[in-house]
Amino acid sequence: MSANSRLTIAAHTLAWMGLNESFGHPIATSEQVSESVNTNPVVIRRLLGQLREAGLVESRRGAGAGWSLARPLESMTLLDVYEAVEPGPLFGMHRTPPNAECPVGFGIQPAMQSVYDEIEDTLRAKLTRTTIAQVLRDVLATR
Amino acid sequence: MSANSRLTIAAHTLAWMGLNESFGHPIATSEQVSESVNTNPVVIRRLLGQLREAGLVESRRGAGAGWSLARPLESMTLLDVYEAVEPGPLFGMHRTPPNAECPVGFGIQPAMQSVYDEIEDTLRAKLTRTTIAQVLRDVLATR
DNA sequence: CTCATTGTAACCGCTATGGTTACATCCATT
DNA sequence: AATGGATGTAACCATAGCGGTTACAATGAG
Repeated sequence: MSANSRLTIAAHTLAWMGLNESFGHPIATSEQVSESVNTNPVVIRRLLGQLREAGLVESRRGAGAGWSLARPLESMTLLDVYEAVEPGPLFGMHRTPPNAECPVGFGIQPAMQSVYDEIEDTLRAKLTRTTIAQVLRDVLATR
Repeated sequence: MSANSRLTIAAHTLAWMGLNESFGHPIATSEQVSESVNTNPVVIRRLLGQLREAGLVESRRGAGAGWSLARPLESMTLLDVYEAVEPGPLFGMHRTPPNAECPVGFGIQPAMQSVYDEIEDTLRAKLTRTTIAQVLRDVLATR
């Protein structure tokens, strides 16, 4: 499917910010996060920008500024993060419309769409049940 | 996520073959299927090749030859098709390993993996519940 | 022998992804 | 007012996946 890593990196970032905050540091820089994620700061800033649009984090410019959580991690579900960073559907339809003269070509898209809709609904239900706070607890329990 | 259309096209192909079979034509050519799907025959052959590896269809070469269903559509679930054409996972991990010196970097992958595993399990459960026979019935009911 | 068909390699254009550089903009501090 | 650390964003790159296309060898029925 050519899966991307954005949900993983976003969860990593938010969990890191939560832990950092619990240490008394409510402000994080993209540089700091990028060191934990092991990537380029610009990648983190792009991603944090999407999270900001979704209202999950806030940012301030200038010296000593950076990023902070907009609400408690207990209230942030993986669905919130997923919707912030993954706009598209899970399964694609035909690139070019199928042959509508053929009964199968005519009816296949609505038939498959209803299957896909149901699957995405259950995916969302699953994602709703895990908060970033829970992810952070699982992360810290790994050691 | 950059979703592909393979599950859709494979379901379309199998449903078409089932309908064709019910008309007394157990053999389909990639050319015929490609006309309903509205694509190139080679695309269909590549896909049918994967379905053959999964034991869902059979093929014969030569003049007048082609592809046939290996078992009844009632016994073919969307999970069978999904596994035949979609090898990879739904969500990706970090491209390069995160910083294991950081508690979050150290624990994030197992934590996320268990979430992803659970999601894929429910996806599979959903896909198991729909057969291609049911898809074909839905398709024909659209008209 | 002929010819329809599979099987497969090779290549193309398009898009997504993530990494990188560069630089304008902002703003706290001095 | 100047400095410097940080965001915000554009631009470019390499890589990979996807689906379309051409080409052609291999097969096997008639």
